[in-house]
Amino acid sequence: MNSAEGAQRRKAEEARDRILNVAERLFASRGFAGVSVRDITAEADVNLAAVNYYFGSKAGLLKAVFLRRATALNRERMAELQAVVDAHPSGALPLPAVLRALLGPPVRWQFDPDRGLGVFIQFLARCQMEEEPELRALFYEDVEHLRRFIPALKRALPEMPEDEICWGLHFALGAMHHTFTHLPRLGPISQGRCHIGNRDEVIERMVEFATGGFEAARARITASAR
Amino acid sequence: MNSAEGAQRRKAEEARDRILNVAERLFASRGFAGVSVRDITAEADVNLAAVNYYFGSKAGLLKAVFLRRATALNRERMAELQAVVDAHPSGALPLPAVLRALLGPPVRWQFDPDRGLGVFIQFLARCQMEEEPELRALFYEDVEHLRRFIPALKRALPEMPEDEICWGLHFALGAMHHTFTHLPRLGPISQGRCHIGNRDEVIERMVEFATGGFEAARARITASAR
DNA sequence: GTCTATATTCGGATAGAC
DNA sequence: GTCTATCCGAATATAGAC
Repeated sequence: MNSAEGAQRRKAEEARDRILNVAERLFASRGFAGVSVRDITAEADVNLAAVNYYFGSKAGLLKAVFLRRATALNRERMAELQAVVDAHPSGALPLPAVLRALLGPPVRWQFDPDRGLGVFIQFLARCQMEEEPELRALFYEDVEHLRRFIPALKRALPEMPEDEICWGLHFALGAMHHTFTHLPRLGPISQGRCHIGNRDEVIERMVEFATGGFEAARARITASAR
Repeated sequence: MNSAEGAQRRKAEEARDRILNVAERLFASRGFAGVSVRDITAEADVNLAAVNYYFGSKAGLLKAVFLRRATALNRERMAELQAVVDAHPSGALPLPAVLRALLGPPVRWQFDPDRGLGVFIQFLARCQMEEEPELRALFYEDVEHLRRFIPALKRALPEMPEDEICWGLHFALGAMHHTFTHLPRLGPISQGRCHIGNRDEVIERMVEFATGGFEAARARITASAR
């Protein structure tokens, strides 16, 4: 490769990445149908034809945006979860630690100022609602990695049957997703009293809320078993 | 009014309502941008021009769908909340009862088989994300009625500062909205173990989870104040 | 690889007949 | 009130020059 080719490739990669970044942000805030290829190419400062050149189609671009981040997020969650398991080779797992492995990575991404991960969770939350079959399949594969939290939650809450655990998992993810997709609403509701300034504080709030929710269900179950 | 006019008016009202019902359902599942006026008129079995005739524009139709239900839902929540307040004229309010007033009506609507209210909460959750200013204003007014829950929650949790209460309110609404917008995901995650068959059971699950979340925050606060 | 120009479809809205 | 026909802009996608 000579230096001209190198420069060309670097430029191409930059253009491709610019498209991905802009698309991620616009899809996150307006949804797939609410964004046109023209919106994306205009903001990314590339030619209209570039999206089709690099990604084949608008749907192809959406897939690329998803795939670029999904693996890394899942890996981060799994690594945290594994660390919790390793630290407690036997006996019960501490519930907050398990929930921190579930909720921590998305929140940290949301607040990441450097790596440009800040909108991916919003992107995810919006695109998981898309109903086009091809996209559904993509997002449903992603559900599999969430299922790996179930055994861990069972070890944290031995008394709880699996369906109860799944409900709690569902509610916890809901609180998290809602927080990011409806961030603008938090201001008016609290009239400016709630600030999402501190990353770790938000994580701890969510973990605390979800832990409390699980514990309430556990209390009911152990009480009725008595 | 003669009988011919009466028949005509009935027919017109039926057509108008058919449009509202179909639009509510389609907007709920695909979002505003994901549905065309043509989709709606085709499914409602009315002419393409009918939407503009009755509602002026596509955005006007969205507003109409929203306004048709919003007042009634807010009234239901407020009536339940007032009943809790009336039952406890002084002293602390029971937290689960307050949360039931917040979460119960939407869930009951979601499960309503008769009045056709079943998709409005999904519609709400999706449309609250729309960013067109005109629509934002509409949905933001709706936030005001949520703020009326804050004094009640303060009476249920006297130790908690208002920002903590707002976070909890936010998380609780998130768990509820997520449950309805992502219902199809609950199946795969739980591999069929979670059923949303029973209305009151779902309400109690949500109330329990949210109560636990608030109580966890309360416990932290009273502990640190000690 | 990049761009212009364009094919083609689809979208919202409306005019005007009935 | 209802319907047909149509306008016009916007959308995705592609062909072909450079």
